[in-house]
Amino acid sequence: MTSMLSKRLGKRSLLGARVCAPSCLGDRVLTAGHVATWQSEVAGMVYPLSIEGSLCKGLLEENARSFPSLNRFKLYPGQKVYITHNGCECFGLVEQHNHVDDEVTVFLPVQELRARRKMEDVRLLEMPLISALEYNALASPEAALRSVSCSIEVPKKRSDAVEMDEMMAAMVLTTLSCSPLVQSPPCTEKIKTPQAAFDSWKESGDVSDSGSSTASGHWSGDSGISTPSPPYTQLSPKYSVEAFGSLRADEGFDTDLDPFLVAEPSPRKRKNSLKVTYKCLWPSCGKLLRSIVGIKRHVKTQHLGDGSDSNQHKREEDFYYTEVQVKEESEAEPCKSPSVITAAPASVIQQAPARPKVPVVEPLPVEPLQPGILSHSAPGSFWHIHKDHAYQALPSIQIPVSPHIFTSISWAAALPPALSPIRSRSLSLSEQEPAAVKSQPIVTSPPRAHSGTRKVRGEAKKCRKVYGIEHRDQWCTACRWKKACQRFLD
DNA sequence: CGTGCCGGGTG
DNA sequence: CACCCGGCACG
Repeated sequence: MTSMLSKRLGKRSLLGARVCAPSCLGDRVLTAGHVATWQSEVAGMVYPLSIEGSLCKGLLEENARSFPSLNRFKLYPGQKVYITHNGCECFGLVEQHNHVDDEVTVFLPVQELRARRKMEDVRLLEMPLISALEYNALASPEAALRSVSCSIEVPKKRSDAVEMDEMMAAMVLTTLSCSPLVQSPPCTEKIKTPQAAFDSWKESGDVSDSGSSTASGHWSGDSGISTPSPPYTQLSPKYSVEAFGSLRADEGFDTDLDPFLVAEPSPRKRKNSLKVTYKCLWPSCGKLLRSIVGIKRHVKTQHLGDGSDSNQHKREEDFYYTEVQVKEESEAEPCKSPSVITAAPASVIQQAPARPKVPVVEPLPVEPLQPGILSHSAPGSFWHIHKDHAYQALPSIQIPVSPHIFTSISWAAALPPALSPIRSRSLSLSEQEPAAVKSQPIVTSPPRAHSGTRKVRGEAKKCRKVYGIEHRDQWCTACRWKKACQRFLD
């Protein structure tokens, strides 16, 4: 029983899961906490929530599960939130929450700009800051649990002086490297002086605490966001008014705790004064333009053929450019690639599975500017984590970006098609993709003709090989279901 | 024979 | 849908 329980724990249990919840201390006061224990009840599972060391109200399982999502919540104007902008965790104030399309207009004071985000891309807490220590801890779910709990309890004991120091430290850390879970490009925002940073932090610190004097709990809670957490999907209406969460958790720890996954994103490099440019990804083109409009026009006219094309073309240009950030001084020579960061989709797919525990830090792939609809697949938006099921998520990659997302870089498209596992795979599997037909003349005998419909066995290691049957719970979902492995694509 | 995964089943 | 598994093909 116990062993069974612990087995299941990794996958489903909320134990230790970090949540953001209405505090018992007052209305609309959000506090970071974690699920301390659960107990069965006739009505279902109840998750008493341990927040700031004290116990908060219990939650019905379904509510608890969906707790952290902001879906279906109404954000009120002025509410402080975090979004990922240019790959950076940015603090912002809600200007408007449009419930119809479930989008939130957020004003980013630091960047002095306004951004629209899908509700699901808005967080009430900052993304976790994963230190090396925690990183190691993440290798084992249990350890992760511990670290999570610890990080939550710290705040209530510390003195103001300590608090200050930790905040500073956190700020420094934050400035040096953002959460590895957020694959992100250098931030456009300038690195501030510590004091300034602290100030702005302080300001944002109030965000989820609504100015409560017990606010100190907020930031330490940030550090342990990755927990072996259950799937968080949607909020049940019951708590929708008060219970917010920012956790982007996912379908079981096999993904978000997966050493591979943690290793993939590498710490963000910050550089001062970066300029955003848009680069044409058309083979052997690489034209750089300053504006989205420009690059779109370029792609459309130069590569896609101008004609007032079908809807498909209308969106297709999105796939052929990417945002790059060019260091200001080298801007004259944008081709100097060291400072050019492009979306590197491949990293999302497990490309280097051979060394699970080695936190190799590689040049950072960047998330698309506006995660938008692609957010499910965008590295920075917890693609795996949000929806572990690459197996299921796969098709969505080809879904055209919705019209109102103006910057959408398909990271799958950022690679040459042949190099993109997702693309090539889906091409070979899917019925017909017009673009493919266009670019690849139909040959009399299809490549796959040699044997039936069955997919050729891949060379790559699979979850079973890597983790072994005893760690089946760490396999990718597809493997668990005896489907084609999506973690170690061929 | 082990493994990958398709196709089909269950709740 | 999410999840499981029989059974087949491949190496």
